[in-house]
Amino acid sequence: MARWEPDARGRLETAAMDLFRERGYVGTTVEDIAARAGLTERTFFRYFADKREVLFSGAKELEKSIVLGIAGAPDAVSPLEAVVSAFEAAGAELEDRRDIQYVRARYALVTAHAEIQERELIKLAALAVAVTKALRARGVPEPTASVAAEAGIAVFKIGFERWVSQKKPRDFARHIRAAADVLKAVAAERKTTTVPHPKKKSTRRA
Amino acid sequence: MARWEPDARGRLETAAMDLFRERGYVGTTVEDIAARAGLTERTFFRYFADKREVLFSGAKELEKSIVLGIAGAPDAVSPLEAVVSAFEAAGAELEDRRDIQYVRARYALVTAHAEIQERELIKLAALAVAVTKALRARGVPEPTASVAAEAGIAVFKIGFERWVSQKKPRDFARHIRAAADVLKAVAAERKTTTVPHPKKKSTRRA
DNA sequence: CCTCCTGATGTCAGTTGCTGACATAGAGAT
DNA sequence: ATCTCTATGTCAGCAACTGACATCAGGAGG
Repeated sequence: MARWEPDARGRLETAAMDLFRERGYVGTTVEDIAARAGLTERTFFRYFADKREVLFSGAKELEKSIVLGIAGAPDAVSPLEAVVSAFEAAGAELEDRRDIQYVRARYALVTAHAEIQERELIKLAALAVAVTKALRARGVPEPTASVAAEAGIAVFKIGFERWVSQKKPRDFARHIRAAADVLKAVAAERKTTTVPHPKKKSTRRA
Repeated sequence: MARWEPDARGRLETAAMDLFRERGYVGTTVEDIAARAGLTERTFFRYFADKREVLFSGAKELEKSIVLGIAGAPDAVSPLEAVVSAFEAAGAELEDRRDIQYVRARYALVTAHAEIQERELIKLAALAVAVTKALRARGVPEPTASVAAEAGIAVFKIGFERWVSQKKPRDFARHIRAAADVLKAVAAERKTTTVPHPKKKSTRRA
């Protein structure tokens, strides 16, 4: 017989999300969360570095999945393609495993509270570092690896936003792919699509 | 005769930087900063939303400069080119106005402390939003505007990092341009290739 | 069976970031 | 002379977070 109820971490996570939905993020204290999970505030901080961190349990898995996806891409695939493909796969995974209502609620929290968004952004930055390392392991040199990683993150951000903002989110991979195509177009074009007669010389900014 | 010493905000900013250098970020309390500036903690929080914010006085100006740069770019210039050019110009401005020692010390703080880095990242995200709006004002449609903005930010991040990591930082604009070129290569290529490191004589010159 | 040790949890006191409410006082306006 | 305005001070208080130490069921080894 276990001495304590199992899965304290998981209990804290669900208690937190439930309370955030009921009373909002600011209206919920860490003590509240711990109490609902049948624990104390001190124990909460043994599992999570701070109040926000309780919302980011999936970050580690996501990173692993993406790093594996990049490592497993065929050799002939370009860096950006490898990154985008890994994001597609990881996104589809998330789409299957997570309840869309949960993803929506969490996304609402992130957009509504700057402090949570800050944490989200630093997680993405850490993901960029991991992606860079995965690319370097494929033999991609710097600064190509960093640029491909950051560009990939940008694609992921925009793809995710547009996916989650749909009435009925689906086809995560399609949104990623679409954002990647836009990136390619944006990086390729030298001028605006409608350019009848070049009047000014394109004096490069000095 | 002024009732109070002038420029309370500026005094708080310099007091903060000085103390961060002397005792480190965590070793400095807001009360310390206020005391050195001849003020009280409460007054500090009237000027800055929180302790970190005292390090981000330049963000507003940077954003303005970049938005103006984008708005002022010739019509024929592509979205990404407009963004990159604006970053080049703003970077050169910063290079002129700010002491390199200050930039270095601040950069060290950002990289050393996750909480400060979080703030930096959310400022960049806000900048991306502003850039997106500036592009939309040029008639660039979504999602092209968002993608160009995020890609531009990525270029700026990497360009800045490489610039500030030099023994003697100079030619900010060249680093931005180099990162942008890498991005174009990365977005264009179908297979792995090696992109040469930015050298003095880069690909383009005006 | 006894003992010791381990590890998850609790208790408690303390610091710091940050906020709301209210007070103060000099400079300028009427 | 009084009035107002506004930057600042004072004070009380909450919530996030930390360090130090206590507890106690259960497993390991004798």
